[in-house]
Amino acid sequence: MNEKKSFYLTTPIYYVNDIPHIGHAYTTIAADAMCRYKRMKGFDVFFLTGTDEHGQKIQQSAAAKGLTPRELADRTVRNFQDLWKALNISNDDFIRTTEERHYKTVQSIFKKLLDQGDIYKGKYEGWYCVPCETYVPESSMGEDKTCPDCKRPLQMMEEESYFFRASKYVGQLLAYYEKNLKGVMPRSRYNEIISFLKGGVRDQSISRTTLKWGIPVPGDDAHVVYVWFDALINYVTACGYLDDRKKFDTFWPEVRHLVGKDIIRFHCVIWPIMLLALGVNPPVSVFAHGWWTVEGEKMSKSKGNVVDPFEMVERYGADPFRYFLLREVPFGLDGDFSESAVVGRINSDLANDLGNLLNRTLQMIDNFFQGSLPASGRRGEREEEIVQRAAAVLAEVDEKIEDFAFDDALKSIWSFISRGNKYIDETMPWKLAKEGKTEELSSVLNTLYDILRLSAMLVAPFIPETAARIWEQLGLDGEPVNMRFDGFSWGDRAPGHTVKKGKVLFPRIDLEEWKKAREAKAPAPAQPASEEPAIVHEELVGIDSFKAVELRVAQILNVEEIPKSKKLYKLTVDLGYEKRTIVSGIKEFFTPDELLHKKIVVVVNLQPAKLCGVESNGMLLAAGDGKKTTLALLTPDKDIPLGSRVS
RNA sequence: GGCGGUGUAGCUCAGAUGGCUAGAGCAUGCGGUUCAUACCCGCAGUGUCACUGGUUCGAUUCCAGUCACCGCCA
Repeated sequence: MNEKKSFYLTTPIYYVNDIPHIGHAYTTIAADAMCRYKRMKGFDVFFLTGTDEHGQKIQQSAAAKGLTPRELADRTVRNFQDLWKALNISNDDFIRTTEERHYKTVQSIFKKLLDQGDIYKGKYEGWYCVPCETYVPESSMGEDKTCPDCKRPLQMMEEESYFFRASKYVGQLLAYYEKNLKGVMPRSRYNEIISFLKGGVRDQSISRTTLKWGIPVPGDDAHVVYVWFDALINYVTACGYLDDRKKFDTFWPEVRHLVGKDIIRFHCVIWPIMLLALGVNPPVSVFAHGWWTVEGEKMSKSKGNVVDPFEMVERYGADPFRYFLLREVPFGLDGDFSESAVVGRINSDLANDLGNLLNRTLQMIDNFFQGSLPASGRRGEREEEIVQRAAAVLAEVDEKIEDFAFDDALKSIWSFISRGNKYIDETMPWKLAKEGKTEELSSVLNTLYDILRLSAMLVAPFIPETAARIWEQLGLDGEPVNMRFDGFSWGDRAPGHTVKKGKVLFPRIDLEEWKKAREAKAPAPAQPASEEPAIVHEELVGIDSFKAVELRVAQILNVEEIPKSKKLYKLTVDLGYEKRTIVSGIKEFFTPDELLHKKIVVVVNLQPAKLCGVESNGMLLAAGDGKKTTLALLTPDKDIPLGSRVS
């Protein structure tokens, strides 16, 4: 039988109405590194992430867009799924709270708790903040009854509600935590939760009659399960609570949750109590990580300084972004994100230390042995010390990872990489080559090769793409992320094995140029906090798909109204080599005079179509703000012959 | 207001049940080296270890108080 130890890790499920930002990326990247590491340690891993799709806000913003909540969710969930793809996230499942498996699980749990008397019907009244979907206690209300979080006015509400008897289990949970010092991490959060629990916990309202978009309470359709109660249950849904007992028994006893520090109350108080009520063990650990500020300031939509992870990946690459987030700051503390710090990490850690070690080693194997790995020979004192060092690093990394101390784990790994660079200086292989000490030389290069081979494995959980590139340049098959740490042994590569020196791993970023490029981009004025709309990204396309669209510069020669249409103009455009007619829906935004003689960009190879009885041969490009309040034509920024291709 | 935490090199932080010259990384200066991505290696630093008192042969580390900042709660 398979005796692998199991390991289950979750991220929070992200609210599908949000635009993914650095905070979402942070949690998920950390979870990914952890899971990849555990797989390489031989664990049977289940790694879950997903989206939270119910609630007032979704209902409202869907209504504003003329969509059903479900349609909105189907569109915006892609923002997250695309990001995880771009960041190389290796999740095993992706749960959406709108899935049938989840409805069934939530309803079944609700019914069970109702039947056993842990859920009862009562009445709830209080001051309610609609956008935040929470009742606000009078003591923390702002002046003139506003929400302390969003500052908007509160409404007095009274409704019938189901309550969860949380108060009953507080003692049991305290006892659990007293025995499990890592039940909440880091330690400061643990203390917070304990002192909170000692103050007692009220029964929790867990249903709403004021909204429709949620999971109906079984047997009482007037009520919908409150989003938080619904959302937390995702962790057991995906683990097979209802339909896969074997999976549940395998993974649930090893469950760990990663959360932002804002939601620990739910995860460390309400959720474990729900589990106790169900007769299921509370999480092994809930780890609350810190927040990122940006250039020393709190990140907020109104400041317009929200870090877009897609942009960071595009600018610096997924691996450097991953590396930075995990290395820069202890996982439990707040940290500051700045691009200059990212560049610093890239240059000093990734380029100088790791990249250059690979480069110089492979160069020497090329120079002195024509790219063929020399034999290992007898280990000297130095080599023995390095082998021992490696064992110590493996042990230390394991210990640090266990405590979610990714920064310390990486420091330890880099101390090993530095040892490699120092080893080159100590042995001076070029000198050995000149003096004809071939045996010693081959031993040194063989050792260096193995330092790199082990380093690739060590960094693989954190920067998987880079690890794979190192692996390839070392001429190895497979991928380091699929290797096992306990399968590594020194000097077991057959001599004569060919290395394939390739492109530099991380080109150094020239600070002067970087600054210039940055200043050129800088004057992006802080965009005012636009409430809406959530950006919806299209699927990624290859360059070929883009090239298939033929764009050319044209000039508008004539504008005619189409009497039957409020929106359409019939335009005659000159492509230089031909003139053609296109019909365009821009009448609401421009008068004919505004358009005449404008140089624009036209899609030339669009299938012809008849609009209001007029055949259109192409379309022009314009940018809209999504609210249909304004439209801007795309025009070339300097004079260029008509018919020029846009690419 | 209550509970808890933090305050150490220019920057980010480690650290000691109290005792040899208080540490790391980055940044700075100098030296070495040339296999390498002007990279790597070595050396050098600077610190009233927040402030004031107390315990002690001895405290930056323990205790009390003060100030500053942070977290949770009310």
